[in-house]
Amino acid sequence: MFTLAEENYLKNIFHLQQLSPQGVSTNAIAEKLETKPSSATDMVQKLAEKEVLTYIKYKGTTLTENGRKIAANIIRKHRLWEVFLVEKLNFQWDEVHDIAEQLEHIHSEDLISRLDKFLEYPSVDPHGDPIPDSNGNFKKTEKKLLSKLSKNEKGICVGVKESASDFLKYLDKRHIGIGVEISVLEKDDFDDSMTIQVLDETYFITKKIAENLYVQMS
Amino acid sequence: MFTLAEENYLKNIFHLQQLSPQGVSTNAIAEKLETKPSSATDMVQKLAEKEVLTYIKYKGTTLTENGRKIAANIIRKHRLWEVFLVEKLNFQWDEVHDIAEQLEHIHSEDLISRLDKFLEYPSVDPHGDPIPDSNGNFKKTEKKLLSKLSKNEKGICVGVKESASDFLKYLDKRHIGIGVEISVLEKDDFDDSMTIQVLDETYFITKKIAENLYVQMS
DNA sequence: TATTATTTTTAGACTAATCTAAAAATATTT
DNA sequence: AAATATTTTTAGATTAGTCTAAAAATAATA
Repeated sequence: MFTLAEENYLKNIFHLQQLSPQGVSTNAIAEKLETKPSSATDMVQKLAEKEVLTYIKYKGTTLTENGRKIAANIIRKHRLWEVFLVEKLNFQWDEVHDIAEQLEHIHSEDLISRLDKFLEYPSVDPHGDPIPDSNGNFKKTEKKLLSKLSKNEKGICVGVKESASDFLKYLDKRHIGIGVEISVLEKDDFDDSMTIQVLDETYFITKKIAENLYVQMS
Repeated sequence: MFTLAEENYLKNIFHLQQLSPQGVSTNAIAEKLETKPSSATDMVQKLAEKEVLTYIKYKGTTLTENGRKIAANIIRKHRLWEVFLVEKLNFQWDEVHDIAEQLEHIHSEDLISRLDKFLEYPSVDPHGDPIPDSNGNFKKTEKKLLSKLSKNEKGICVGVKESASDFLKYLDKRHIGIGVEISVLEKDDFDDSMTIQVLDETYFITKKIAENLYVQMS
C-alpha cells in the first residue's frame, strides 16, 4: 500500500514520462509537485527501494511496469471521479480537479469498479482525456491539435491540452466543449490565427488557443 | 482546516460524548481510536489549543460548540457517502463503513451539498442513523419504550421506568445499562415477548421487561 | 487512613515527509 | 580544457503523529 505522498509522486512522474520517456529529472519532479529537489530525491530513493521506479543518481528516474500500473490506476480513479462529479453532481468541468485530486486516493478496488459501472464505463473524462482500464491500459486516440487543421477542415472537439480554469471558462463562453464540432473557416498563414465555426457562431481565435484544443477528424 | 488524525479524534470524541456527556476520559478516547493513552493526551492537548474542545488534566474533555459542529459535519459526510454507496453503487449496508471512513475526509462543502441533493436529502443512513443538517443539527429523537420497537429496530438504552432493585439486578446480569445498544432480533406478536441483542449476547425477554426500558432511537 | 490499583500525563525516542545549506556531480561557456 | 553555472545529492533540522517507560494524580480497597 502506498501513502498519499507516494501516490502523488507516482502519478506526476507518470505524466512527466509522457514528455520525456527516456527518464524524468529530479528538478522536473520537484517542480511538478511544488516541492524542493532535495525532497524529490528522498522520495525517489524510497520509491526505488519499493521497486516502482528505477533511479540512477544524477541521471533520472523511470517507472517500472509495476509503478506504471499503480500510476495509471490513480489516474483512472481521478478521471472516473471527474465524470461522476460532472455527470451526476452537475459540476462544471473546470470545477472538478481539486476534488478529484482528493478522491483519487480513496482505496477500494470494489468501489472503483462499481463507480465505473454506475457511470456506464466512460472512455474519456470531462476534459476528453482517456480513462485507462482496470489493468492500466490507455486506449490510443488519434486526436490532433486544432492548430494542425487547414482551412475548410473540421473536427470534433475531444479534449484540451491545458486545463487551466481561465481557459476552460473561455471555451464555455463560446460553447466549445467535448463533442462539439469545430470548422476552420479561415486560417492566417502569418500568425496562425483562425476563424472557426462552432454551432451557429463564428469566432476569431489566436494560435495559442488553437494549440490547446484537441480535435478528432471524422 | 483539520488534519485527518484531528478529524478522526473529533468524530470519535463526539460519539463518546453521547454516552458520557459530562466529559470523555483519555482512556476511552485511546481505546476508541485504537491508540495509546499517551497519544490521546497529546492530541487532546493540541485540539484544546485549537479551541475545539475543553480539556482539564486528569478530568476529561468536552467538545466546544465549534468542535461539536466540526464533528457533526464529518458524521454528516460519512453518512451521506454511505447512502450513496448503498443506494447508487449497490453495496450491502455492512460493506460500506471502511470506504465511508475514507470519504468522510474529502474537503469540499460544495461537493457535500450537491451529493445531498443528488441523494434527495436523505434523513438517515443505511443503518438507520440520522444525518445531521449542514449546520450540524441532528433531528431530535425522543426516547421510547423498548416494547414499542419492531423487529430489526434498535436503540440506545437511556433509562428505566421501574427502578426496583430486582429489576436493576436483572439488567446488570445481562449487561444492560445506560448507553448500551439494544437490537430487536425477534418479536412475538401474541405475547409481545422479544429476542434482543445486547453487545455480543442475545436474550429472550418478556413484555414486562420491555415495558420498563427506555431506548433512544439513533 | 494507609496501601494498592488504575488512570493519566510527561519525557524522550521514532518514522514519514518536508526543509535549508552545503557539497558533489554534471553541463555549459569561454 | 579550464572556469563557471546548473543540477542533484547529502547532511542535519523540523513537524505531526505515534510509541515506550516512568512519574504523577486519582480511585479503590483493606
